[in-house]
Amino acid sequence: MANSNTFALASMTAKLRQHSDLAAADINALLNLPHRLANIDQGAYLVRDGDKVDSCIVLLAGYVYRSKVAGSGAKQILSVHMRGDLVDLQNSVLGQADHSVQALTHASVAYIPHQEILKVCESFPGAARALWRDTLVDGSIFREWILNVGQRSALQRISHLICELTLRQQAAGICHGPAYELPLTQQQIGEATGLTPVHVNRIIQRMRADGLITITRQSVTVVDWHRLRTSGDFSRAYLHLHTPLAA
Amino acid sequence: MANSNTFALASMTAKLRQHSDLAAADINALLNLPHRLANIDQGAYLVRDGDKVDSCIVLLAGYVYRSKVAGSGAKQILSVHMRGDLVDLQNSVLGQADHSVQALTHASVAYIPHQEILKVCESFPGAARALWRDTLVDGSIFREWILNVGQRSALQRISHLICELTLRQQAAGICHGPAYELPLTQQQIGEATGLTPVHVNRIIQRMRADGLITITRQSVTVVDWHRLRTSGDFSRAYLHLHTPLAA
DNA sequence: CGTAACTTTGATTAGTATCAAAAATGGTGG
DNA sequence: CCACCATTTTTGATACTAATCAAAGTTACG
Repeated sequence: MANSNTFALASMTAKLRQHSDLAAADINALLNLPHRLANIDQGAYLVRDGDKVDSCIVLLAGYVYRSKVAGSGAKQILSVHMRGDLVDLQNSVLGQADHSVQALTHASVAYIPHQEILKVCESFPGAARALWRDTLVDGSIFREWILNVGQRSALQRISHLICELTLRQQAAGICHGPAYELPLTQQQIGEATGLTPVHVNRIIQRMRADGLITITRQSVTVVDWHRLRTSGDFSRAYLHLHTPLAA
Repeated sequence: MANSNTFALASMTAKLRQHSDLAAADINALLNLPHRLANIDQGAYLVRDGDKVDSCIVLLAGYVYRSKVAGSGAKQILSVHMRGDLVDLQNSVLGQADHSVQALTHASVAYIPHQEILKVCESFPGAARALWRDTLVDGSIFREWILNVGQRSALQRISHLICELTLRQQAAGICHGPAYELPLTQQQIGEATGLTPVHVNRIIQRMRADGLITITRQSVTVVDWHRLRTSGDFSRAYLHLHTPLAA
């Protein structure tokens, strides 16, 4: 549990600063949170639904996703996470996981004991506030996803998903241009949008033909951001980003 | 902003104790939060998507719901709230509302300034922890709703919604038996589950015929809880209730 | 180079939406 | 108390989106 690297958590503080103002002391306290580093294989579970959890996960590299499984066996992806994201405050504070966390790619993470986070929160209200805001933004994204799967057409759902991921990658400084790594299979895009993989495939072909995006197993290029945004009924307010971006 | 009634917020602390342990001092601090009481007409907006918000709402009587509207005009209900619920920590902490809050029935609410909540959180870590847990449980319910609209059939979605509301009403002590007030039109049930009102009507008729529930404009009776639970693929873990209940 | 995973295509079906209108319900004013 | 109006529920007919089933290509990887 030694702090092998003081800067390991830098991407987390950068992320928090997307939506919260942090004083130097707050940042320092967060950067010095004790943590344990780990490498995770692609596809491996970091948390399983129902697990007792007492530490939360900061994603340092790679991609992970959260999901729940219905009684029928159908899997629903709830969120996709990238470098800097605090993935599991929920499960760790509530003690019992109500969903699973799984590695989308090979990933590198830091485990921070829940107790240590509470300690920092008591001494650094600014940090506490930022963490709270982070969970609230998380909630805002969930609400938008309910709207997405509940009310939008297949084309809108997929476009919306890609818009969100594009913007979040840009805000996280992972990419700047219109092309970026997106390691989602069409099956997984379907699990995130409530569609079957066959149907996702057909919609994606239409999106390519319409000149909205180019997409492969590993990456996306947004060909026409403005039309993609329209096609996905996308509006960035729900991401609560301070950062002014192209969109 | 005087404390006209020290016990106005009692239903809120009762709700928090469903999922968090609170010391007497914490409870006291929460009960004494300054607030302003108001009566809200049925259908009126308490918050509109995009509003600047600086106080949060505690629901003292009646029902309210949160919703978002897609570009097409389709409305998605995100959650339904009952007596004791802290409805709007999200919007007030983030400052800008990312969804609307609307009265389902005539309702009575208390507005608590966000600043006052932060003050209590600084002095009473137990209270802070309970409020944080409350927003986390809120998030857990959103995740379940994503699964519900994303992966379940129409029958499962409606059954699941009714199971959730039944259990939450029982936990809040609003009802004890299988019958309770449920002031949702079929239109609104559709907006909560991502279905059209016509289809909701047909499914509800099937549910009645199958002996799962009886339901009118104003109330529901759960005729066969066990089969309703099965039919809705319902499992209560995501509500994170301490209270042991019939279910 | 062989194999598993993923994408693509085709044919068919199922579930839900849409459109339209009739019945029932509930509240309101005369 | 009744007639009227708006809202909600119910019914019917039809269209369409997306699911399902099956299999052939394609890609990536050991």
